[in-house]
Amino acid sequence: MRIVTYNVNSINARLPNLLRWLQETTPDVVCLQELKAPQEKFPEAAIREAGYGVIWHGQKSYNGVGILARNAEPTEIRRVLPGDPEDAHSRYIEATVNGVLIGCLYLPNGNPAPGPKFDYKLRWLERLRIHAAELFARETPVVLTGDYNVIPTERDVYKPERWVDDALFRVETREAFGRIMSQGWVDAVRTLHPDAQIFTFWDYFRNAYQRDAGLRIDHHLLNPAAARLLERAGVDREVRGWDKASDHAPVWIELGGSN
DNA sequence: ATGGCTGCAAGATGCAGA
Repeated sequence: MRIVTYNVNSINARLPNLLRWLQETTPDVVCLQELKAPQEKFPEAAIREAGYGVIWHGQKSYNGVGILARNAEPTEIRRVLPGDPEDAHSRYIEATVNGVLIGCLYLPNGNPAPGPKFDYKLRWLERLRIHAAELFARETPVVLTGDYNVIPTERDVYKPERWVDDALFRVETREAFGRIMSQGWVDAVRTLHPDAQIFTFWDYFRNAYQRDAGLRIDHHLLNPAAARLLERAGVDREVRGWDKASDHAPVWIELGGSN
């Protein structure tokens, strides 16, 4: 079972790329972030014609998340991260697919820091910690995946000293992320590739992709039942080099077992 | 330190992204 997280940076601007990538790699589950489309503007027909069941939570202009399942319908559990009834951003959606619980998240960027946006990011991380604790305890596989907008360590950024004051790499951010990890979650990509330099995002400026000036900010977190099934993990980094590409690349894991 | 690029909602430019 191949599960992928992909920040598409506009589902409609990226639709040709997305369909090509679906056809070439046939993932089983795809978690999308930054749909940048209101609920009614999601290209549902094209996704279904490609062979995928889908649920999504859109929003005008910004944010938006969705879960695709090949030859299956995701069973929705929730479309809001608990803990703040005032939060109107579409940043979380959760479903089960073939017995695996999938949490698809788009964590706030948080820049500029410090400031209200950074405060929102830290509150969101704390809400995620509380919800993650409940998910972690399940005896069935749980994959908490998405665009975390967190650079976990110095090896996950091309030039750490340039990012120390950025909301993605500030000490408060890494510590909040660390509190979630300390529940026992397995960072799938880093666990299988402990020494590799792996990036999942390259910004549009300064030929960042050509220079490989990237960040690793899209992550798959696995609970013990999921970690036991983990077989492979990687990044479809060539997709970042396609014409009209998102600034993120798809990040995938493969779980073994009956699926 | 700044700006470089991209998409959205606009119908010019400002916001947001990371």
